[in-house]
Amino acid sequence: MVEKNIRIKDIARLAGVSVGTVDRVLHNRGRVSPEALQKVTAVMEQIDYKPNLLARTLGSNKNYRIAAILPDPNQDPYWAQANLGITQAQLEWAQYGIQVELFLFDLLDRDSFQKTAHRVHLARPDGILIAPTFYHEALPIFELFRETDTPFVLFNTNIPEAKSLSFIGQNLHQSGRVGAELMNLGQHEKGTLAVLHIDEDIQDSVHLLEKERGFREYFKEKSKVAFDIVDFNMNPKDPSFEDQFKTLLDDKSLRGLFVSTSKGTAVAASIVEKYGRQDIRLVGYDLLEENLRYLRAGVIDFLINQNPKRQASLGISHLVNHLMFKKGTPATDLFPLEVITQQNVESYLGSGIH
Amino acid sequence: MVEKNIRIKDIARLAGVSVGTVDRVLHNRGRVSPEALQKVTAVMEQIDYKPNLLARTLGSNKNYRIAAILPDPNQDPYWAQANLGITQAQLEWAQYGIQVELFLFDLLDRDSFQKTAHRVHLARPDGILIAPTFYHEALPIFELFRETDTPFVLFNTNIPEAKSLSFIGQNLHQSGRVGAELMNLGQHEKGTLAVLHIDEDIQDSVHLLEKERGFREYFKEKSKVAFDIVDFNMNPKDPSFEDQFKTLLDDKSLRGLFVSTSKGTAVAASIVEKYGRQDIRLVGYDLLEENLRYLRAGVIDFLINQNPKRQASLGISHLVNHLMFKKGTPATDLFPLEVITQQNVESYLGSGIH
DNA sequence: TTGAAAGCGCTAACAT
DNA sequence: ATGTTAGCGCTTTCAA
Repeated sequence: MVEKNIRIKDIARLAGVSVGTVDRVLHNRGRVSPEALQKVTAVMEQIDYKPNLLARTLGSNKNYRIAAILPDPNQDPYWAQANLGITQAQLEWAQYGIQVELFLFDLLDRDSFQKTAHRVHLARPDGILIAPTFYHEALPIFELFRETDTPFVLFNTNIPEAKSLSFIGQNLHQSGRVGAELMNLGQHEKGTLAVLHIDEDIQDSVHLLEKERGFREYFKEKSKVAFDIVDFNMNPKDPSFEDQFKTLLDDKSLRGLFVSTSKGTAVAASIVEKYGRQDIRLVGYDLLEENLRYLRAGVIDFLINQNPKRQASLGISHLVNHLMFKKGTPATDLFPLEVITQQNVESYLGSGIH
Repeated sequence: MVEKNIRIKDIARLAGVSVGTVDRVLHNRGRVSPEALQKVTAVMEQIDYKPNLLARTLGSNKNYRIAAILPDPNQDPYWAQANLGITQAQLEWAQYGIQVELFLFDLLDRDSFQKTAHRVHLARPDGILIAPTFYHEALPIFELFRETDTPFVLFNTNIPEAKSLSFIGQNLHQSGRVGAELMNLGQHEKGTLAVLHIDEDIQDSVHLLEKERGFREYFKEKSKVAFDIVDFNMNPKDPSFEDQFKTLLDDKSLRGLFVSTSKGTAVAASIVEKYGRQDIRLVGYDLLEENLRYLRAGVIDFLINQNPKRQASLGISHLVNHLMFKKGTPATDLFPLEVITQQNVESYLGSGIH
């Protein structure tokens, strides 16, 4: 009736060898004769052995150190959320002997990124979670990690050439398309749509452009109304920033704003509110405290949730699965492009995943 | 540096008693002298003991049987998805000695619900996951479960009086509000909106009415355009069903349809397509195969995802946490009200959670 | 009422 | 190359 799970001991008995030998075969640790190997594999093919991961973890009794490399949470609420995910993972795994160490770099300083990564390399962790926001600086870093055979997981920004253990994040091109769809919905008068990249350092932001491409592609393909799509790179620290923005808002044909960054979304909302242009549609990113306020007030119409917190905590989980449970992890874990509105936002905040 | 986790053995040493005694205190199994109790609790207050759940589970070496009660998956694709969640949970937990048994009842037959629940009661499982779709019949069943002290978890339909271990599902009233919001978005001409309850047995569907209430409430509060909101209970098996529907679609002032069930969404979409009224907005429920086709084709505009699969698998997880890991579970686990569109649907399907 | 000890399934060190 | 064995932290039985 209740078929007991097969244990290593059972395999050993069936194959006529000892548990030690079975274990060596299972993890190909070598030092096993061809005959023994053959006998064990023969048995393994017959039965469906599923190791008890609890016992495996308990038995191996190892401690792992995982390094998490990300921008300073104090510089940006987006990264503050990612940091929360790390903290959560820290707590979750601490009791199983997993130690998560945080390595922060300056969001605006590529040099600091490099230095931090080097520090991590010297610390020789067993696994690495990294947000590789600087493309060019990241490539040689990956080389370094590979030299020491340290598994690393990318999150937030994908760099396929990295050959990382896995990537966790979203499809940015599609994200732009979702933004466009939300922008387009129910628009019936032609006019201007603006894509705003509001960031203090736009230089290397290929990922923002990826969103813009998706956004434009959607309108090329789908929209029945002829929109004029313009884009701006804006630096909120720039003294002329608000004037620039005001000029944009003065255009009576302006129908909507698509802001590609989470922090930028709040900035844009504040100005839109200030100049009373709440009739235009505002689509932006992420459940930052400030964004929530504007969403509830009706200034922001839609937020696309990138879920940095879950990205980070799942990144750690993937590393744990790999290191501790010796479980396979998916090469890419693409998160759903969650659409947040005034009416469903509370259900997201309350759902515990966030 | 790396502070080791505190173990029972450590507590025992600090309190000057044996591990057996500590264990008895921890799980108040009794048979411990006031002095011993006092010594142990004193230590416990000083330190932050977090039991190693892996070891706990491995050590206790128990097998648990969990019964899952839900409507026959063959009758409705929605329940087929819930069933997938059960299957997934079965596989996930099998290796840890958790056995999940399926008990199906006829979706349209309250008697069958009762009989099935009684069978479960006689089988004396260690835990129960149940979709209590029939309110009145469910109440005495809960009484039965409570008699044998069997923990049970509700999913899909909430019955607060049940005093269940927990409920997993969505806030239906808010779900209706989300539906209304999506319906309202960008509508600029006044007209008629129809709420459709398409079901073979509407009698007991308080939960559908809850959605309708939310829907109406939203429009009362928010909408600037004056809409006429009408509602219909329709049975697709009824010979006059299509005619009724056609009459509805012939109304040129019809602006949108809000369908409260997942299966009904596909039915409605097929008729809307057939009579070429794709200009009206269609908001429905769930990522059923058929619904996906209509969403991709642009007939359905929005789907609200109830995620039956994850509801079911999480329900099992909660029971496992309770029985095996002795972990607390949240009294209610309200899922986010996910908004699915043509542009983000693939990201949901690919994300592995679904 | 208490403590000692065996055992859960697996790992890894240690003889052989 | 192979088998034996002592743990991992916790539960649970059993003798005292």
